[in-house]
Amino acid sequence: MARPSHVRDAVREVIADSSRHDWSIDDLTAELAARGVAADFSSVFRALAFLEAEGAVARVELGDGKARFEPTHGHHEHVRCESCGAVAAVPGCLLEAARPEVERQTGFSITGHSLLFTGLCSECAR
Amino acid sequence: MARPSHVRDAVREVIADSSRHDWSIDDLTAELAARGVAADFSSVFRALAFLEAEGAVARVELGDGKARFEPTHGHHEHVRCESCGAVAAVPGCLLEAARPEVERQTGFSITGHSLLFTGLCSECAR
DNA sequence: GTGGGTGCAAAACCTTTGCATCTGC
DNA sequence: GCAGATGCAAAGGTTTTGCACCCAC
Repeated sequence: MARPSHVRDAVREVIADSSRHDWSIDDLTAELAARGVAADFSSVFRALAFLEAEGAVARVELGDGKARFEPTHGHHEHVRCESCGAVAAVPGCLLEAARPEVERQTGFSITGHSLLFTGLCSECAR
Repeated sequence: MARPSHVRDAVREVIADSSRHDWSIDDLTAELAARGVAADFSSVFRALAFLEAEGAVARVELGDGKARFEPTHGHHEHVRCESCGAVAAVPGCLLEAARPEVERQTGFSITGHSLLFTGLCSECAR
């Protein structure tokens, strides 16, 4: 039964504590190592799957072909620079308000969304 | 120079003609075959890259780990059923209106966006 | 002793790229 | 002959899975 899972605990803590919204599995593995927690890529992967099912973290699509995760409680939208790949947060959530209308139009029961803006960051725009 | 490219032409036609917004490379290859156009996966891939650069088609993220494409002129948002994977369209674009505010908040120059709702389709919700 | 948690390594999946070939021009 | 278009196959990069081992209960 409930046996200690240091990898899972560490992953949960790292994600929850940070304001980062673009943790890749590699990033997490590296961060754990930096904190002195040796964890295998696959263990982090499984921890993430567990936490996602648990609802503590959410998978976000950043369009770079890698799975990325953010804490559920810190949900917000993202902007990604087409040129350098920098990701910034868009405060607030524009979409909750749109949900009822979308449900009416599609007949789906909406449980979430993933929004990604693309553009050029101020550096690259120059 | 401008030499005929039946694969490219066929891909362009298939995507432009259809109202589908979730063409994967495999889907396209199969559809071409059904139309009597033998095309290799990589040829379709290259055709898509060309058309994307040309601006005729756009890559959309549907969160299933596969590259999917839609005609540029038919842009709209999507809803994907978490249970069966069905994808439906959300008419209209809720986000153009939000662009100025997002640009102000982030300093990015916004050029596009990708929005995906997740939920349960009416079938799966039962 | 049992069952879950881990590490290691192999398997799967897609997307990309290289290369040789073929075909209009 | 040249440049662009293709097919085939191999390379890459990530995510998943299988297995054996180990430890808390």
